[in-house]
Amino acid sequence: MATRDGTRSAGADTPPGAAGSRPGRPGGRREAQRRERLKELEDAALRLFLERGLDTVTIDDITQAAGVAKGTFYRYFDDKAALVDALLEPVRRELLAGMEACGQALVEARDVEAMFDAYRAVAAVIASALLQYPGVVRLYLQESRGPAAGARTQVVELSRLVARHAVEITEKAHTHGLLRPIRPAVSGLAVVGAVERLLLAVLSEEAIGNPLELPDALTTLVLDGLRLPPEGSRPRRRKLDGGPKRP
Amino acid sequence: MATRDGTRSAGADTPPGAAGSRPGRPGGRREAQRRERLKELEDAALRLFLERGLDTVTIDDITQAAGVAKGTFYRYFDDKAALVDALLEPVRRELLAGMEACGQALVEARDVEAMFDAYRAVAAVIASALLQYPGVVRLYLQESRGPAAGARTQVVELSRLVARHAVEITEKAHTHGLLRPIRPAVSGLAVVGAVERLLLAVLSEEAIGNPLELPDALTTLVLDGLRLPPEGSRPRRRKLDGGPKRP
DNA sequence: AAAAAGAGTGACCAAATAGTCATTATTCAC
DNA sequence: GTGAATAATGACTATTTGGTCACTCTTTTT
Repeated sequence: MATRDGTRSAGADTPPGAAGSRPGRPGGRREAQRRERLKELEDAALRLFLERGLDTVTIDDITQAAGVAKGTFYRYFDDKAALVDALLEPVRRELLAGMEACGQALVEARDVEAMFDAYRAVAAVIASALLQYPGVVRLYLQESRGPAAGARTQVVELSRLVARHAVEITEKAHTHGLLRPIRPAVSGLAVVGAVERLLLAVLSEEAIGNPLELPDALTTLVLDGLRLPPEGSRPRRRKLDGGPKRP
Repeated sequence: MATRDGTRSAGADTPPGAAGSRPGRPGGRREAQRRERLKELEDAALRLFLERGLDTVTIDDITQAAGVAKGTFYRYFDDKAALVDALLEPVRRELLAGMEACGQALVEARDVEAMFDAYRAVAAVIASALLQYPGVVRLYLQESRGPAAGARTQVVELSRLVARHAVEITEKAHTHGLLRPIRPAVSGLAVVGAVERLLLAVLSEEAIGNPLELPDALTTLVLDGLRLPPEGSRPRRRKLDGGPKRP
């Protein structure tokens, strides 16, 4: 791996028309290249994290995979934990915003349909995060249950936030008397567990059928359970409209 | 990684005659001390694994915590993966046996009550494993979602077995037409996810109320869902008896 | 064009790590 | 008790790792 003649093997692609171009305005070249390096580092790291786990991936692995020198890493991140935190950031923001919105909607909900809508809104947020940052979501799913130490701290922290919000949301639904008398700490966590397990299956490409059917199936499961109701005991639940297709 | 003798996961797997010599006398001093060392090593390792994660715990850490020299470790295990495998062994055996029994019971089930009983039997198996090996179960929960590499391989493998059995069990329940038309791969995994998340909460001492109420709550959740049924639309489900069982 | 500022590099270091093995201690069979 | 068999030890080697820094290269400013 040592290139002693100074030429870089996998060098960062030289931008076209590099030499002698005019010094741009602030926010020009420097900024662009910086973002590019950052993305290279993050992408390489994420890929390695998913392949081999947070703890076993070294800084050397990351920089080598990203095609930069080791010192460069420390120009962008304090350490591995900081990189993980940066990776997590957009997903965390989106997720928390979505869950808070859901809590708010639930506070105002007065009937089952409104409750339904709130859950569906959260599902949409999750789906959005999934589509935008599938790798990060998978990283969260893979690492969130380990001990909160080192690089994993932030992932576990996010997991705790998710759990707390889920319980709060369930509590709010409870205050409307819409749910069975089960402790929100129990039912909320159960739902989180079910959702996370299914997400992991989708992202790990376990055979699970059409992912687009998941929200519908999950909603049925959560709200109405697994058992087939006795014939005609209750009107058939209306078909859920198209699912997460909303742009 | 050189294994001089061909023994695979040495140590726990083969208490008698590990190194191809004559079996130690059962009940002899050697045997007793061997078991004691083994337990010291496993206990220390498990504690460290739970505190800091599989990957970050070193052999030095383990031997130091167990109060033995480093070389001793390699007399009992080929490497860290073998130790994890040994830790997992009893839980894996109990779990698989329980799930297979449940599958069998479900094949023969002809009504909801029998199905109920099958689920309850699995719950009993899980509870038993929980009481006997809480640390190992927690290790499983913490590590089972990471990449299947190195010391984590066996944990992930067990997780896959659990998932497969859960789906199979759900498929069998389906053949009786007892369940809503949701793909077993979906509903089975959802139940596994819910159960595992609740177990983690209990073992991590998250505030979740009385653990003894869990099976009841979980069964209600799984079978009947979260939504409160409209008044009088269906007879109130009988209280689940957690302890006393009908002969 | 030249200087200043910023970014990238990789050799280097000290600490840690998996696994080995000659030596010492303990237990067993007699 | 005695010698053989087995177990335990921990110093040792090989390699790896996180992090630094003097230096070079690139971009921006003057």
